Amino acid sequence: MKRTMKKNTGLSTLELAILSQIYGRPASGYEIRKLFIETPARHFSSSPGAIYPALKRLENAGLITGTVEQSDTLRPKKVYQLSSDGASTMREHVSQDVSRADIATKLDELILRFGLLESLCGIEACECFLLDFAEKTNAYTQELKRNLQDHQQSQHYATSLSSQLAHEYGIEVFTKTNDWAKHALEAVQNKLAKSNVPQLASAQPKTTAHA
Amino acid sequence: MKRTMKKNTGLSTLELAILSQIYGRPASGYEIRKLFIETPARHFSSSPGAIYPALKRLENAGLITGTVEQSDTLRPKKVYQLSSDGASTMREHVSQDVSRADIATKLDELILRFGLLESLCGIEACECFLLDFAEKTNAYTQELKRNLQDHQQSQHYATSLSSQLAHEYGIEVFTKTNDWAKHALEAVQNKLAKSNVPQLASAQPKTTAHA
DNA sequence: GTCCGCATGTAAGGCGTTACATGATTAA
DNA sequence: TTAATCATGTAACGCCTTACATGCGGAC
Repeated sequence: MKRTMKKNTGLSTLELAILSQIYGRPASGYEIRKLFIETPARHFSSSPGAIYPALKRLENAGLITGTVEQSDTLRPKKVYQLSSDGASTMREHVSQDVSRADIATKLDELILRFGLLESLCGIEACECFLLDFAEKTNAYTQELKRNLQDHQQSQHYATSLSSQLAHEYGIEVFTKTNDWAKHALEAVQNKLAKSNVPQLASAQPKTTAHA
Repeated sequence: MKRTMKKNTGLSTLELAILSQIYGRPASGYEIRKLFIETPARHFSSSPGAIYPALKRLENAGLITGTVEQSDTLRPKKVYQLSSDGASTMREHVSQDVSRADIATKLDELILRFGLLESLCGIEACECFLLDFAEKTNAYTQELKRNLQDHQQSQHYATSLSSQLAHEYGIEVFTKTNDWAKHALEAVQNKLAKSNVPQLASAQPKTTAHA
């Protein structure tokens, strides 16, 4: 009760990223930094001033546990791994609803969440996520298109070519995102179908089922 | 010399966004907020705790000037417009080189910059930007693809479908970004070509020029 | 023996977030 | 007259940024 005073599941993007790196593969702060420098995860901050405090916060919150390795040698390193508490907090965080606000401003984080969803919550959760995600990205894309048209019509002075192209870029990315979601949904449903009817392949015709 | 101690052209993303809204269209803090709530610029923070301090910083730095309107009435509002200093700072900021780091982590800001480039620096600057941008997005896309392959091969334990799809998403977005850049480059070069040979169409053969 | 990579941190400062505060005007 | 909108702010806090600090181990 003295400190922390955590909100709901308030994980910062960096904290989520750290947890996702640690998930299944314990690592030290330094190793995480390297991942955030050398891999596509470079998207996140690799500065020690961000990572070490974040690790400490996560440890204080009980989401990860650090164990010192090679404490006998002169170069010890602290390896962190996810606690069971951490895993369930992640599950909670990752399976939040897809909000319109997140679509508009935190697409990256949503994708990061989706990447973890299967291992944390199972493939069914992925289907739910994608159904929701596809619907909302589509709606947002339409909104952007409408907006562009309105903008062009109402504008008395001509918009520059470059600003128009920039605007189009936004629409194209969301369109692409929606395409991806539909494709991903197919892939997920495929996998679901296979795992649901594995051995009963030709034995149990569906039409007769329980009618 | 007393305060500010500005760095090079250190404009935060929010500050750039504010300047770009004010550019050519003076506005009050409240109006800017509305734009950041209701238009695609919602991407940026609309909280008064972010915008009003940012406006103050920009005014202190001399990049914008605020004039109080309707000071006689009981509901005055302070309308800001770009100063000439502000315009040249923006020009500087917007025409920075496209760095690999920005490609990887600040795509949005690069696109925002591009949107302003033509009105601030002319269409030639847009061509330079896009040449650079297309090359670097292409290189980065290749890097991501290689990375995905390495990842898949080295992985002894199977990656989940969802994490694989998430990874693919990243690649697809960058591929799309690169496509957009190529298309935008064409559009820009088209416009350049047209503006370079307008009236001298068949009249002035270039070969004879000043030799 | 010097430089680079490993490994972990701290300190100051900046900026955005959330939440609160204030008061006028207009529409119900 | 109550609520919503206009309009501008402040305060506390959190987290990231930049920069600095420290010290071991291996390679050349």
